[in-house]
Amino acid sequence: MTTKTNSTLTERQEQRRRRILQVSAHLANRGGFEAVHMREVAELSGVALGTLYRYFPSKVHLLVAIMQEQLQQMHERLRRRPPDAGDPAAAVAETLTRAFRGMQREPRLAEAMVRALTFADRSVSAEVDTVSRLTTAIVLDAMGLTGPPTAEQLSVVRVIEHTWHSTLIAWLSGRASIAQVTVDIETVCRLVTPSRPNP
Amino acid sequence: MTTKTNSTLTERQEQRRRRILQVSAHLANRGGFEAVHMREVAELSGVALGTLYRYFPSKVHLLVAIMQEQLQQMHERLRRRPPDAGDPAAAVAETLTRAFRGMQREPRLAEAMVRALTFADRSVSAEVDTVSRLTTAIVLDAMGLTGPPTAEQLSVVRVIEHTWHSTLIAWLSGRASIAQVTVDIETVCRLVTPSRPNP
DNA sequence: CCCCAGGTTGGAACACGTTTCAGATTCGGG
DNA sequence: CCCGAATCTGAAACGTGTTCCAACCTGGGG
Repeated sequence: MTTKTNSTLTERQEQRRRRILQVSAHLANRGGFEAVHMREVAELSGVALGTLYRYFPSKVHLLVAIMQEQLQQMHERLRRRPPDAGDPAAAVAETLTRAFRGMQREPRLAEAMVRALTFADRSVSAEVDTVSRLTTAIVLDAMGLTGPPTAEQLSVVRVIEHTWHSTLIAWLSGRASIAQVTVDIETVCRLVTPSRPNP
Repeated sequence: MTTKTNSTLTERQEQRRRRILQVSAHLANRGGFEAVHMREVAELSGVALGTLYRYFPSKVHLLVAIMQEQLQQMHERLRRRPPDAGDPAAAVAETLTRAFRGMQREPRLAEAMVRALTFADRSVSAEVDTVSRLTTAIVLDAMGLTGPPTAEQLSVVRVIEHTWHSTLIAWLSGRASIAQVTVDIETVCRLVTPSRPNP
């Protein structure tokens, strides 16, 4: 046996994958999480249902993969044009606020991705972890760290991420206003300023 | 017609409701969110499926109602025996850590409730709001506020709540350790200490 | 050129949340 | 005790995510 069980996808496979993601994002964009029907995704992607499930073992996997893509694009965008704020806290806040504005443009897509992310169970933990690492990288970038982050800083970033996801959920399900989201982001970002009075 | 369309439940109805919640909590406790099957809940509660849906319009409603109950109990418990920490931040942290220990005792039930809470869509927003208010009340209590909270304080409490839910999700789906959860709770609780150096 | 391992297809089937409905039961006022 | 309205029951049926499978296709090794 030669390299047949290769993790590299053939050209057609790569195209299939891309088409699936594209179609799914389109459906998510109109109608959100519940409007993404696996049968419809398969059909519009020109792929059998079984094949769809071979590429993405569940609807949640699929939507998390979309979020992964979006985050990668955003990461690049931010690298190209980083926030210009002065202190790290403001920079992180501006980064997240910018991301939030992006979501306001496509709220249903955002809802689909975030719902999938927080609804994901153990079987998706690897993919969710990837998303988490990407988000962490973005925030750390915004903080303009020099050298590896401390444990304290990692915890702070995690807290920021938690707040980010959860406040988005509240906003997307109509329980929080845009203003509230913005304020909460700024509030939590204050944590990055290491101004704790050590008694 | 006299007051028949009354929001007061009759005795039997109250019992039914209680029975349903009890059975659901039991099922959630073994197996978590996905192990709560509406048909089984109905059967074990001695109630027709249609009736179950009259009491709780969806599985998410049902599980959120359970969380509501648990929070009420916890609130009373905390009133009876408040945390003894010195400063507000430590008190909030201890309160949440105590709640976390409770969840470690019944992780699957916790998973069911928290998953339902974060997966809830607009149709459950009223109930989720109630849960949110309860949580807010608990945290504000722990802070030992004198007088009504400021907008700033409310935002802080919201951020704490966000972190609380989201870190729980991460723990329950195996992506965060107990230590991480604890550290993150303490980190976010530091926000309640208004020690920001105003430059 | 042939062959085979693995991928793809079409479609049926299953699981579970949710809806629906006609008939039986319960409730509270008269 | 009787009545009408609301509620409950039992069961079927629907929608959608997920699984399964037999037949077909593809791509690379011999």
